Amino acid sequence: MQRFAFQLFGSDGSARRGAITTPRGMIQTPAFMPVGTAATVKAMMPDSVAATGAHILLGNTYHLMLRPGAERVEALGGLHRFMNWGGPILTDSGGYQVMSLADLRKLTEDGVSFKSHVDGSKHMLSPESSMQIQRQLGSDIVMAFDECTPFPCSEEEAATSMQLSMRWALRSREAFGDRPGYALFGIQQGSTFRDLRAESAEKLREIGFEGYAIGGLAVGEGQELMFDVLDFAPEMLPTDRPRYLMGVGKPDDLVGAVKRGVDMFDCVLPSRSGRTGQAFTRRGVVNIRNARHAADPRPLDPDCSCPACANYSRAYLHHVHKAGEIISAMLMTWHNLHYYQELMAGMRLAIEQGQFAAFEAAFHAKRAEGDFEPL
RNA sequence: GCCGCCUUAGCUCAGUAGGUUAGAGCGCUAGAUUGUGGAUCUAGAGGUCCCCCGUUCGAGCCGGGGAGGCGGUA
Repeated sequence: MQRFAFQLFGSDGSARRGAITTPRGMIQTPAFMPVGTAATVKAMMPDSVAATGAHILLGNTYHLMLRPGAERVEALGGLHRFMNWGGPILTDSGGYQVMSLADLRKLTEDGVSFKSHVDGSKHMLSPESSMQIQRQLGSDIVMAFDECTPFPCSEEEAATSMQLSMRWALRSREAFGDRPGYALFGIQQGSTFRDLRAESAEKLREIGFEGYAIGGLAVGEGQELMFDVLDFAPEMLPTDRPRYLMGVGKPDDLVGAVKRGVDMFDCVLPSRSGRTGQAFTRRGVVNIRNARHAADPRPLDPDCSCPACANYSRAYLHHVHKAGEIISAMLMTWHNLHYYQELMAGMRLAIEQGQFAAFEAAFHAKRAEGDFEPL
């Protein structure tokens, strides 16, 4: 069986070009993972997601354990077969969603008990149960169970939270065991504090993981502070393992984070924003619901080859969004995911060619032009 | 013809014994959204309170007349 492996092809400054090998396929890095929370990338067929250039999806432990249940997914052949996605899948551990979505949380050393946001039923997540659920789902890349430290918080609170996550990381490693072909990623915490990030990284390295995530960012601190942390956090993690910045981000976040040595990302923004009318383009954000697009025959992004840009006017996209038509979510999501994947492909090529600085300059220059003037 | 009810924001409607600057929901115009609730949140624009006359210090509210709508009835 093909083992899980990470190969680094080269670098340009701190930016890295590599590939992750899994039994279900390769993931070229830097990579963006579309989010498929409930066993679907909302508004997209799996073939369409693949057509945008995605190599891997993110699935979600919290949502799938509540509905339809990990046992059912397992009984139906695992998450890949269940949702008809043959490529690799990374699953979140559920820790983040428990804090952001569930009711009546109670956090103890053992784990987190909570009530489902779906039906109010009581549940428990611990490092051990999260590992079991992710195994039942059939996840290729399993995330350690952690607590995403809120922002802002004091250094004392950040330390306490980080140290709990590190104890949970060890328990996650022990519960996961050794599963050839599958990977377990540890998650660095420590908020914005350099010494805590270093302590967290050291503990994760002692435990040993197939990959390392940077957690607890993009939680309200702002891009400037996030970049400040990324100036030191990634290099604390092993060079020969993939580095995954969780939950990030906007296009300029991705460029700045790749520049600072991050290899993997996931974010709900391209898909969620697509459903709510916000498009990411080379010229910046376009809100298709704005009245200025109502009669505009031009494409969303003239430099984009996705179905929305190739076949439809802004006026049509505006109309179907305002009318609440399903095709609005389909086209806008497709465009956003396509743009994100082209952005990643562009960064990969730029790193290969040693041209990342030029790529970054061109990226910002195009955005500075701004969107078209209204007709 | 007669009787009753109704007329307040683009729409559907509240409205205090007559008392600063007349409200809501939806819609509209914008903004937010970062390990996803097709969710949610924030802000803004928008009114000849059907018209005229009167009573009153003061009328969306009370009185008279008129216009329009809905229902009943001969």
